Amino acid sequence: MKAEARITVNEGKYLKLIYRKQHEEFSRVRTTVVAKSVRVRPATVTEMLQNLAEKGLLRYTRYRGVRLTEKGFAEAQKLLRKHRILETLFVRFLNYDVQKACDEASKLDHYASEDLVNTICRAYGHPETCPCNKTIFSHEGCEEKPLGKARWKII
Amino acid sequence: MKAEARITVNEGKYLKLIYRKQHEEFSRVRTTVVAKSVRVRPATVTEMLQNLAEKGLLRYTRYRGVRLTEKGFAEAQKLLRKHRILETLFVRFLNYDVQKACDEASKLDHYASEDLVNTICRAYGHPETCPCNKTIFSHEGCEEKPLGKARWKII
DNA sequence: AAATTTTTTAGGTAAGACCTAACTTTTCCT
DNA sequence: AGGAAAAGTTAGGTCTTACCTAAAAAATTT
Repeated sequence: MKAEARITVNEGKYLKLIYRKQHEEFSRVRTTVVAKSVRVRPATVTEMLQNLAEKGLLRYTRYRGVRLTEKGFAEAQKLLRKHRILETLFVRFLNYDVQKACDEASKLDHYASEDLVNTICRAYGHPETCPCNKTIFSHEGCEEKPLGKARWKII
Repeated sequence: MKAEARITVNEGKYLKLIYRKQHEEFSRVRTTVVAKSVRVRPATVTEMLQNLAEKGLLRYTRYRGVRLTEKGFAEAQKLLRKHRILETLFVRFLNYDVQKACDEASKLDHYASEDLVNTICRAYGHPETCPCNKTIFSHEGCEEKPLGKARWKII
């Protein structure tokens, strides 16, 4: 468990995937399946799982599977929250369709600051689900607070 | 000149910097100055300039300086356009102050698709300058087109 | 023209993401 | 149960990006 250190985009990609599979689809996270979905060889997935384990983001038992730790769970939720709030923005503000919104959000979520995401979240009154109906986790420090003027203004 | 190939975030950072210095501040692009502003050793800057030259984004004469090619010029404008439109969104929609908007835009501009940026551009009626008054270059394919419903709706 | 400053070259390092081939476990069938 | 097939892992690479230091070479200053 290599202590803190920032998470890379790629690590984030795996965390989101694992979270969805495990906590939203209640299915087992299989190396081969992940490999297919990330378009990478199984060996690469194994490597990444070990790496995530070293960083304390999940527990990994070889041949048996994987389970997010508190920290990994939190990190995944943080990312998915960003992702889903961005989706919300793109659909509501720009009229993007769900698929496009999701694609775009995938490109940006990792890089968007929490502050940005929280501000958007507030602007939309703390939505509970994203445009595709997945839940948007709530987050401390994202309540109250003044809103952007856009709220009262016809753009 | 190594043909196409995608530009990395970092390459983009240099292009934006060079563009601003050369075409907006009309000052010479000096290795040492760039090094300071990017917080890197001069040798690293030289290396990057050579690299950008190989990719055909600028012409580089050692000890003498650098000049963007058509391609590099276009690339820089593309990025700055993204940057400035994102700033516009953050200031107008979220009420961000200019500095914060700029910081956030810096993190995202490289990753935002042109489509996204154009859609935002349209939503704000093709603004000509960003919140800090720098010009937002216009872009083919970013005119007309239907707008997001946000335009007619009080959010 | 010397001294100083700036820039470049040469020769590294390190992290991230990948891969193939061979090996080990687990799972599935008969 | 027991062996074949499938799934997962290890070992030992490669490649790209982005850095760095020290020494050498040009350009500037004085």
